[in-house]
Amino acid sequence: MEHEQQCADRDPSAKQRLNQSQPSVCVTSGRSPCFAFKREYGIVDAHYETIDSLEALVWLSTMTGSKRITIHDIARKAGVSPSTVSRVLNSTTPVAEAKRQAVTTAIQQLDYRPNLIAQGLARGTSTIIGVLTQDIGSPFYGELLRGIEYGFRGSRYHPIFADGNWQQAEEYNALNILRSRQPEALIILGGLMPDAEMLAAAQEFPLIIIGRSVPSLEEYCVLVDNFQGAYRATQYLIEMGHQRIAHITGIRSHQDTLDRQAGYEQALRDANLPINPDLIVEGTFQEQSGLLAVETLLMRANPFTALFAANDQMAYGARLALYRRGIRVPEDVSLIGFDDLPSSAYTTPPLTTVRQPTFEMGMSAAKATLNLIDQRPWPLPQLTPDLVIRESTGFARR
Amino acid sequence: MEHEQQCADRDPSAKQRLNQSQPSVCVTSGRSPCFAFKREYGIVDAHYETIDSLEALVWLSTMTGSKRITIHDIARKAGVSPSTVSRVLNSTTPVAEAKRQAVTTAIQQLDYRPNLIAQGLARGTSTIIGVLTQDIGSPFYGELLRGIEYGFRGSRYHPIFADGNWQQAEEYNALNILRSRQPEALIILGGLMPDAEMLAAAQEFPLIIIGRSVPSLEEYCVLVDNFQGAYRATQYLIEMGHQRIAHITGIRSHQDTLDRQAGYEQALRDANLPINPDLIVEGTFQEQSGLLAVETLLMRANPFTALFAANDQMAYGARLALYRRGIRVPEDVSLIGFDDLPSSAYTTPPLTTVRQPTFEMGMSAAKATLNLIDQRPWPLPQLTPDLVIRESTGFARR
DNA sequence: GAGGTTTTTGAAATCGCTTTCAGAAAATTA
DNA sequence: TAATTTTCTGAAAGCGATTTCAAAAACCTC
Repeated sequence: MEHEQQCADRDPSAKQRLNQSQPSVCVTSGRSPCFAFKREYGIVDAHYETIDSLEALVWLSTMTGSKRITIHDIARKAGVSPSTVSRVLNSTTPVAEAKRQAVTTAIQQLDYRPNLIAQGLARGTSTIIGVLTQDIGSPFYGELLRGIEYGFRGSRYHPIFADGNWQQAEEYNALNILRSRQPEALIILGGLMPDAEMLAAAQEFPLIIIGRSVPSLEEYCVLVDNFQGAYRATQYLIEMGHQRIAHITGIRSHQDTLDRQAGYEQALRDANLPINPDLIVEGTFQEQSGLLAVETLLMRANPFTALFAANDQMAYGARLALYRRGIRVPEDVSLIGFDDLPSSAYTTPPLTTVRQPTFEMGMSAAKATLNLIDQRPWPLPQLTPDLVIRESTGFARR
Repeated sequence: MEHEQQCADRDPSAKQRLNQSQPSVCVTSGRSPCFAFKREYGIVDAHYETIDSLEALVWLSTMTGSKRITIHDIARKAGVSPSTVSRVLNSTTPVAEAKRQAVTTAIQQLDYRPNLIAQGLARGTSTIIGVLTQDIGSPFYGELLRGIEYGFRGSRYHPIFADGNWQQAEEYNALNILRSRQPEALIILGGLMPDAEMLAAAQEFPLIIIGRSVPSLEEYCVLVDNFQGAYRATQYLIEMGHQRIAHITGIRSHQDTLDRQAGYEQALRDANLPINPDLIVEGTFQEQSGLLAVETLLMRANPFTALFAANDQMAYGARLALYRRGIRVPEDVSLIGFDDLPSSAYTTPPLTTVRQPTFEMGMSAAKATLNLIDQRPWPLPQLTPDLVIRESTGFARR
């Protein structure tokens, strides 16, 4: 009734007509009848007086498609039982050719599409994969999601996303949202959740983790060796003759940050170069922090000829700060990032960076998830970070 | 049985044990029992001989959480009927305080979470909103998705995405995928689908359209005035003294492209400047095409002092092409984009561009959808494109 | 054509929750 | 205290599929 009320509110004259004799038109079964009603009313109205309530109702629903057709409708139309329809739908059991035909045509004529929700309940499978993200919208995650999306193409599974926003509370919340949708598996992208929680989640669902290594869950983790990537980047700078190499780290609480910094330091150590705390600044993985970091670095007046940012976004910010100060890249300072975002090939100059095969990571996570669900082995590819040498790096000024 | 088979395959000895006496352990109710089984088997095995089949089953499920607890479990534990549990859950009908308490504690103790699928079936509401995207992963869409995500926060609705990949066939497919999940409303982002299809979809679902204007569905469209944005951008360049302004268009088949080009041309016309086809090049909205476009432009040897790219990504590419040729921005050529992607503030130089309030668009689309579902008015904000003047534009060389 | 198999088929139970309906309990009134 | 109301509560009927089970049909064999 509330529906009726609200609906009528939008059109007082409709309300009157409604109250006259057909109070139920607006409350027909199915979804948002009012919405459809509102749009369709004019048409219905034309025939209003000539048809009786039930007919109007049926007709209205036909018109608006608001009455979902079910397996029973098909069964009736094809003159078989619902079970049989189900059988031709899923080809679980052979069905006599004649009936199968009848069913098939009925399905086409009525444009029937099984209700996945009902299916889910009956089969106990939701065909939903929960994906816990931290920042849909960031270019890095965007690629990952693309990969995941792609990996599920053609399967009957569908990913649904919930975002943790890099905040633990929201992350738990997101996880619960996903949980309540009865996903058949979970993909978790990084995040701040303690390892214990991850283990708990792994008890509950088949679980694949991207971009993070959880002890005793290693075989379910898709990641790139951050240490190695950072090591290579730094090593490359050293090979180019750089000795004073600054580093903008990510957020302290992320494992990535720690690993990348460790790689950076190890490369320095292996080259017998000092690790100078003055050349290390903490960032937040965002552009702005890269800019600020360079300001800080410059203020410290501790000269450097190369700069390794823990991700591309910060490298962008750093690049801008350098530009503002008239410091040329790569002539005065070599700049190197991490991730290889799609747009890094188009910065000026194009950014040398450590490539993470982001799309592939997402895709193979999806594939692995499918395997996991089906109890098959779930080989995860050996992904290595590649150094992509472009034009933001050069030989050190002698 | 198939499950049992597969499961056993992974561990032949388990298979034997299984066949001995507890053939049903692996086929318990609930989700992916085998998966849990696989991990837990060792433990179960230890107690294997000492407990009887049923106990083992129950215990196993407790351990692995594979047996979902239902409203009945709660009812039993609290000594009430399922109906009552449902009532306290949804507070649809008052329930005696004592019982309500009992139920609440039972819920907590068993960590019960209602099954949204069952709920959906019973209530006939999926609490799912289908979102048809064209390119999750692109920075522009990323922001939009963020906004949508945000707009649904706190509501009981959850967006699910399906991607059309800028291809009509895939778009239809994506729409069908969404359809089968029984969404309660649809949000469509742009796309190639003919208007007629959109109208059909609107019959079927409450529908909000982002970034595209569909005749007779205008009141459901969230968009920014592309014409006006482009006009302003061009006008600004003219005000800065530019007379020879090149334009990189988007894909011909997109309405955005047409509108932006129209705005560009109108501004020229209004300033009594000629529209020179030689200064107009078609792009694809991607970086690479911006780069190519500049090459083309330069080849045509028709000088220009300013360049308006139909989106930021192409502006990035253009910027790089210019850089390669040693053409300075903004000293030699002023560059202006469209969209104001998050990273456009960090290019070198920071890009002057026409800002689309992308996040807000997504958010208000989500809010509008919510209103639509609840039969309330769905005010859509009046969004105007703003010119964001940064450092890629300057006065024309005289 | 009887007897035995193998296929097909429909009825009915089920999935987990909501919701109607009618009876039970409690509260109110007389 | 009996008669009425009002408030709570449980049984049962869905929601739209799937799946088990047993009966019906069709097919073989001898």
